[in-house]
Formats: sequence, C-alpha cells, structure tokens
Amino acid sequence: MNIKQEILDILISASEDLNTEKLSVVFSNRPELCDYQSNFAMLISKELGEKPIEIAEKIIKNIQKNQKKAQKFQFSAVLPGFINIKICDNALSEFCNDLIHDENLGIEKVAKPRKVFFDYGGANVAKELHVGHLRSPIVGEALKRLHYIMGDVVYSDMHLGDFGLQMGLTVLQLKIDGYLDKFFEKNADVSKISLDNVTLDTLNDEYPKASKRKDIDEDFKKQADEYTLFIQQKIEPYYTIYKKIRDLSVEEIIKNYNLLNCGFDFCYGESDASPFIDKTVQIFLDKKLAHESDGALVVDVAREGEHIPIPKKSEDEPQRYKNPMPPAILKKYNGGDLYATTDIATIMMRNKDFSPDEIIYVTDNRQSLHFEQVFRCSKLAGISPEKQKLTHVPFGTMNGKDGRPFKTRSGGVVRLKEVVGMLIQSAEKKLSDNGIVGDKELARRIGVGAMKFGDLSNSVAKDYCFDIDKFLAFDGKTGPYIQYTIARINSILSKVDFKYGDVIIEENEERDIVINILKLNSAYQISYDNYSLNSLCLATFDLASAFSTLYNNHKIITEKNIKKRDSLLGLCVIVKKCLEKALWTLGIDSVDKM
RNA sequence: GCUUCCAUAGCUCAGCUGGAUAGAGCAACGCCCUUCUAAGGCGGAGGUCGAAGGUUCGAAUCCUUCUGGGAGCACCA
Repeated sequence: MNIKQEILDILISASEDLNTEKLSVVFSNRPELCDYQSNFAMLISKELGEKPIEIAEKIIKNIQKNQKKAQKFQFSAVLPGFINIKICDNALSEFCNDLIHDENLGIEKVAKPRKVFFDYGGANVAKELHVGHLRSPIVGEALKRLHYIMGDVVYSDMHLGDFGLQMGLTVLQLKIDGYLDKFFEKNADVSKISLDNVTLDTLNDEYPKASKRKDIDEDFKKQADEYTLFIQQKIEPYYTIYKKIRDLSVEEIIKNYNLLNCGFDFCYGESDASPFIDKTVQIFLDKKLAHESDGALVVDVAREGEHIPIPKKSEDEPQRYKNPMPPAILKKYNGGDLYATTDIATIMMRNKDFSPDEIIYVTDNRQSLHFEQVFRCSKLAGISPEKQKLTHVPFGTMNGKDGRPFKTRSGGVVRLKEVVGMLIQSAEKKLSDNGIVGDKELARRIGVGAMKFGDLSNSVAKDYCFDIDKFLAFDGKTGPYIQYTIARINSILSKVDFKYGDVIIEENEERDIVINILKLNSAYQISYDNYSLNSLCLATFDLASAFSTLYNNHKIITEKNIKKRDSLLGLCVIVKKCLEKALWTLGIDSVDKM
C-alpha cells in the first residue's frame, strides 16, 4: 500500500508513448488545491514542442479512459501545466485502516538492506565531555536508528580518542605533578599499583595544563611525543598508566552517553586498531604508495588537477598550492602513529570483522579534509573495497548567541553533565506546575528530548545556535511538544473503556492528519538520503500540530455519533504510534504523561 | 593565498531533483480553559530570499562575479 506509487503508476500508464523518465510526483505546495502534484508536462513540453497544459490534459483524458474501478484519486490539469492530484477520502480511510495493523506504520524500507557501520561519539579519553561533544552522539545515534528502521543491519562503535598525543601529554603532566611516583620506583610491579589518587577532576585539570604548555615549550612537546610513542608501543609503566586512565574515563563517558539515550555495540577506541597498524603501513610500502618526506612517511592522495604549486614570488616565500590536497601522514618523524594511521587501520579491522557495505563517520566538519584523505588512502591501498561506501557526515559547531563556539559567561566550556542538569531541573519545575513531583526520570526524558530535538531539527551540516533559554522553555516546535501531544492522546485513551473502530476520513482536519502521516513517512526516506534528521523532525512536528488542531476542535470522548467517536479514537491510536516511532528514531523518549 | 561551507521575517531556522501566493517556531498584538492535559488552539502583523549579472516559459534553488562571515590547509585529534 503505497499511495504515491499508485499515483505514479496511473500517470505512467496514462502517458502512453511519452518518455516517463522525468515523471515524478511530489507533495503539493498548494495543499488547499490538492495533495500531490506532478510537473511532468512542463518538464517535457520543450522536447515535445507542445504546450504543457495540452500534454497534461491529454494525460488526464487517458486516465479517465482507463479508470474503471471506483476512483481513489482525482486528477486535474491546471495552468500552466500542473497535474494536480487529490486523494479521495475513501482512499485515505483505507490507508489508515491498513496502517493501524502495519508494524512499520507504512514506512517503506530500502529495497536492498545493507550492513552499515556507524562511527560516532568520538569522546576523548583525557577530557571530560562538554557541550561540544553533544552533537556526534545525538546525530550518530539518530542516524543509526533511522537506518535500522529503514531495514539496514547496523553496528555502532563509539571510537574513543585514546591513542594520540593527548594521552602522552596527560601522562607526562601527571608524572611531573607527582601523581605517578609509585609507578616509576625501582622494581615496581605496575600491575599492582592503583591510580586511586587520580580522579576525573584531576584529568580535567592536568590535560588542559599540558595542552597549553606544549604550544610554548618545545622540550615538553618532544617529551610528550616520546611518551605517546611509549604508549603506542606498550612500553611499561606508561602503557599500564594509560590503561588505567582510559578505564576511568570510559566508565564516565558511557554513563553520560546513556543519559542521552546513546548506546553502542562496541566501545572500541583508536588503540584497538593498533594490531592492524603495522600491516596497514606495510601495504602502503609494498604498493609503493608511501614515501618519506621531511622525516615523515606520507601518502600522496591528490588527484590530477589538485595540488598544483603556485610559483614563488621570492625565495623565502613558503610554497603555496592551488587546489591543495595535502598528503596524508602515516608515520611522524619519530615513528609515532597519527589520526590517519589509526583510522585507516580501523577500516581494515572493521572489514575483517564485519565487512560493512558502508561506514558512516559522524564528526564535526573541521575534520572533512582528514576523512577525505583517509578515504582516498583506503581506496588507493585496497583496504576499503571499491564497492564499499565511506561517508563522512560533517556537522556544524554549536555556537552561542554571539555566533562563537558556545562558552560560559566567564569563557569556560560548559560540561555536558551541567547542561543535562539544567535541562532536568527546568523540566522538573514545569512538571511540578502540572502537579507531577519527584519524577526525575520523567524530567530527564523531557529535558533531554528538548535538547535533542532542538539539535536534530537543524540541518546537520550547518553551525547552529545553542540557545539554552530556548531549550528550557519547551514551547513551540520542540521535543516536549511532541511528547505532550502523545500524553494528551494517552489521556484520552485511558479515559475510555471501548475500542477504536474503523477510521472514516471525512473532514479537512482529519485529512490533514493523514496527509501529514504520508509526509512523515516520506521524511524517513529524505532523512536517510541526506544523512540529516531535520526533515524527520519537521514532519513529526507537523503531524503533532495537525493533531492538536483537531484535538482543540473536537471533544472526542463525548462525541455523540458513536461511529465518528470510534473513528477518531482510531486516528488517535495511529497518530500516537507514528509519533512514538518518530521519536524513537530520533533517540527521544516518549512519555505517558507530563 | 588556496580549499570548502554559509548568508531567507526583529531572533532561531525550514524550503526535497528549478514550478503555482517563500513557510514554521520564538518575541510582540487580539481572541479561546464550567467540556479529553492551555507545554495547547485560532487570528491578524512581520520579507528588495546578502548584491549585481546570466541561463529558463519560470530562479531562494542552477552558472559567473562581487560583498560579508565560519572552518580547514604536514607530523593535534
């Protein structure tokens, strides 16, 4: 049962000998005129040398000639050449009565399910999560769920940042500040020493300190490089210290992600790819794809027409390039591994374990160049098979009202935990106004739902404004609005002791709801194609909004016409199911009451 | 400098492969709670779609140039 496909089939068969390649049907942008429209006649009028309106009229004549059974759709031709399609009420009623028993609620799955591996989260072991870490898990989780709904087999890995310079910096700083003395005593048994004196707060202080110092102190940076190398080569006691720091962070990171309804099949990190690094590098050497440059091992990934040197105007001017695609670095001057190295090795690992059809990376857009390089390297070396799709979903940064990356008033970063705390507090206050007190989990669902919906309703690639006041207000186009709509439906359903009946669509407000369900279902596909959830958010809101209009104008429970009442109840059940499924896909919890 | 993304209502944003009168939410204004949850509904008001050219029957959407902004550009991730 696919209404759009039915319309398409009718139009194609009525187009007879015309080339119907360009024939498509879209939702009408004049809803008061019709439900769907086709611009086909205008698209092909030029090559046919006929007036668009005449083509449209001809097609409609054919439809009327062919149509024998009871009509489900009304077609009409309108100047300059639109074909307008209105769905008849009986077809909409039929659609509803089918939908109510359909497990996937009419959402059309992809023709060929694929194995899709998601890489998102990307928390850094040495750093506590802050607002800047929100988008990757929020977007990644929703994309993963969307793919699942669409029929793909999905895997997810939080891909911790646990193997880079930040680890060397942190260990070095901890050593300097005396936290690690026991590990460096003569004949110390590192496996028996505990790191109890180091807490998350310690790490929060030590890493930024080290990070700042490396920019101004060359010796310090060199030493941190060395420590990083020790960790990567599993040299003691550095490796054990690193493991302990990692465990400490991971526990906290998982807890935070759970607050956001973000779960992972695997908590791998960069370090888990280390057994594959030597093999990876060897492939590049064997295939003569890598060469030495300034002490580093690099891979040229530029294609023809890229990376053309611009002639220097003077001797001491640095070399510049047109269309620059700089080489990827596999090994640094001291033999250490880099971000690109572990990412390529990780692709090798994932292909060995899962051989996914697509790997999707959800990170911020500043990493676009890095992923382009990694993807090109993997294809060049044959580590990623040709048919495998590698996708980077770059998201924009979260800015404050001033258009700069979101900071506290004093200029510091806002911890993720604090944001969630504020959201919960605000939801609790609002709940208590409604007489619901002491339900912290309910408040979390509402507060976090508000933030996630606010995030996901923006185009994923664009920067967006993180307006905490807006999120805390819960008015208008928000997650809580959807939850509230469901809560109102629940309230109706809990107050009646009879079952819903056949859905009969006859009024505009009912039509509007069903059309919005059709739009919602097509929004799954749009979001899937665009790797962006904003279409789904918008369509979910529009459905809730269409229902609210009906809700305000009809007293369903006290409706005297029993058939009408039971039909409306059926519509309630459908809307509730559709909204709940959409919220689930977005990674937002539904609530029974609020 | 080069690469890339962006510019739409006072604010925050939608606008799918070009289509009919550019849409929401917030803020502000006016109505609607003795009736299923007012975190709601309805109604007005608010726009030279950054600028200028071009392609087209038709442009917010495609092309060119310009202006303004973000991000990235070899051993960070």
